[in-house]
Amino acid sequence: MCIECQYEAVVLILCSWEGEGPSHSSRNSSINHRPMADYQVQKNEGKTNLIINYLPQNMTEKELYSMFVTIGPVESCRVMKDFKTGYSYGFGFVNYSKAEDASRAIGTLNGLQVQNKRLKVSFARPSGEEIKETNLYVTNLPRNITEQYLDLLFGKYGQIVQKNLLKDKLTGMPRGVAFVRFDRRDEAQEAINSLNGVIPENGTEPLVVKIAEEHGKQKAAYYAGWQAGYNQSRGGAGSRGRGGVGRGGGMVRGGVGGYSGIRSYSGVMRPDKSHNRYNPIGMGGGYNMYNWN
DNA sequence: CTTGAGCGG
Repeated sequence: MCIECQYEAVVLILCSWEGEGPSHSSRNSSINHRPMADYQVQKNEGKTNLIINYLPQNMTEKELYSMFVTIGPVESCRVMKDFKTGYSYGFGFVNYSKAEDASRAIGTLNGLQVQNKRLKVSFARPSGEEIKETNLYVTNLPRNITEQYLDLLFGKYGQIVQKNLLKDKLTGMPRGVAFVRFDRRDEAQEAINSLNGVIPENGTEPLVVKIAEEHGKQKAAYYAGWQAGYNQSRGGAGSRGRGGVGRGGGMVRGGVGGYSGIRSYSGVMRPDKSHNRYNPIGMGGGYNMYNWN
């Protein structure tokens, strides 16, 4: 709560905003309570900050930086990863010093093939509720579903940003399951309202349309190769069940094979190569203007 | 059986 302007929401906006300008406490009291988007437009924010999607799993912040700094000076650079395991979520942010470089980066780096991925480079938006929960999980789609039909079905409720028809891994046949990502939350919600429970023209079952769960972040630990579920509540000898690491080739570099000397720790551990012991993984720092080597 | 990844600090 702000003693000066008495507006909690505004305090959050103004004080969490990283950048130049007068500090909040030094503002005069004639401060305007504008919505954030407006505020950022005035400060030319949002024109320098990019979100990079579809990063290869192994790409580090340093690599991301060296790729994007070829366009121009980079203010900051970050790969989003699991806090404990350091496992990359496959997307990140690059904030340029100059807006012109940001747009040039989109022009030259968007779609670039890097290893097994094609980067998607676009302007990041100020984080907020409007862009959360935009990803839909759809089941009971007709078996003969096509991407075009998905567009027909969902496109009228908003801008589809990404879609993915799941197919059976063995037969390649459509599973009747899809992910549809909208640009904004209200669009996704409208699609749910209008389509959930509805039987499409060429289908027989009512569609199930809901917000996709975000459990990919829990999966990160699994795929990273640590045995995440030791269940060592009390009474000792808590290793039970299958660790289930890396079924189907999930083991990624850095994976720990069968460590069993479990003592008393909570959280995920990683090997510390220099000391040959296990340490909890710290927070990822990210690269900023004054810190890269 | 909810995809290897679309909004943090």
